[in-house]
Amino acid sequence: MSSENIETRTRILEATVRMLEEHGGRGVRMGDIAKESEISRQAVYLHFASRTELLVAATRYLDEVLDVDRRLAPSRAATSGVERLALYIECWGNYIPDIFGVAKALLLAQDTDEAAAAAWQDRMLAMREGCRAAIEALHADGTLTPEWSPKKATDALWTMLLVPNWEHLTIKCGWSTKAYVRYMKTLAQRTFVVDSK
Amino acid sequence: MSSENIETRTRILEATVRMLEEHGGRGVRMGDIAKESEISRQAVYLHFASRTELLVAATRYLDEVLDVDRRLAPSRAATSGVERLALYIECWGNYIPDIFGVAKALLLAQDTDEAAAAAWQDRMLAMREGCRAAIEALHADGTLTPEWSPKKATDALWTMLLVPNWEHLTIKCGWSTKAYVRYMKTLAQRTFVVDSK
DNA sequence: TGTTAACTTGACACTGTGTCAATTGACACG
DNA sequence: CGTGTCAATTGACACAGTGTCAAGTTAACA
Repeated sequence: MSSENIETRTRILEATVRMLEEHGGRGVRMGDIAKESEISRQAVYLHFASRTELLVAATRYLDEVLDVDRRLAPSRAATSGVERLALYIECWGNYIPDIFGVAKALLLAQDTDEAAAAAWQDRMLAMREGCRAAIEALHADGTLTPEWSPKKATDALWTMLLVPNWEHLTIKCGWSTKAYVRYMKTLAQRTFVVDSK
Repeated sequence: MSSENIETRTRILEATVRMLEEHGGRGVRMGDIAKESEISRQAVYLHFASRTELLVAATRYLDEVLDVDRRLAPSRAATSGVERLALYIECWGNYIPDIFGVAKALLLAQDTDEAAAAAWQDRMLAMREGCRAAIEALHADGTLTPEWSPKKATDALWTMLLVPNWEHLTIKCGWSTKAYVRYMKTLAQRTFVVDSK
């Protein structure tokens, strides 16, 4: 194990991410994370003031490791609205499985913790921005279905792509990530794009 | 107040529904419900073994009061798949606001309580059945888009119509219930129905 | 040798759920 | 009139998990 020399803070973050992924974001307590990090429960509080703060830090840590910006590049480079939409859904759909554990934990923490709700809201607004850009690109191309205003279309796409829907389709309905991406693309195209017979 | 003579059990259920609606299903404790029912906290446990059991009973009570079957009748009487789909979305979309408080509380209880998860799952399976019937009707008419198998289409429609999505669109995005119904119909028709130019 | 920072240990406060036991008051039955 | 029973009350308590606090340990560094 190379974990001996890593800074404690990082070791906690890694343990957190690992355990949350393992348990689908449920039932992971501060004590469990401490044990996994091989320190005392109180030592965790020396680095993170609260469970929520730790979860938020874990999210940021994961974003860094997974290099979100690189993943989003193809979508941003798209030359048409239709392409941009498809690539955005592809990127996001392949990203969710990687962050699901931490996302779920943060999602659950929302119920009791104001700060967790704010942190998640923040992330989701960033995601909405991607949806808005895709819809805006369609709109600019003149390929956005006339029934939808850009604002309403953005809201609808945003909602469709929310993490709990991914969870429902993959975990409850048994879809593969590949199927999720494929069918979400179909749905979005048929719904928002003109002429996609 | 006519509440003096009503049976305690019913008084508890009414208080529960009232408080949950008022508070959007969050932060309502057994003690609060007891106070609202004008009895002691322990007396609530004389009628319901646990918070979850009370929530489930409140759901059933509400279903009875709201007469779900009557509401669903128009959809069941539809003569085409397209009509059935539209009427189902209409019925469901107008139903959610009435049950939201209780639904949300049950949804939140899922995280910690196995039984709550099962109860909610049950309700959602009933809802899925409505989705399946609508999609099946399209399929029978030959108007289901060829990209979708009936099973996949059912899963997708089911997911779209989940309560948290309604919450997101109305509460977070500020849509009215009318807009929700209208745009969900649009989305479903464009996605699942052939020839809906 | 002394200081400092990181960490440990153990105790405890807090919240909300659920349990338990003793008690009260009302009503009905013989 | 007494007795049983039923619904409800009161108050104490167990339990989990988070977060706090204080005192003590360890190791590096100067």
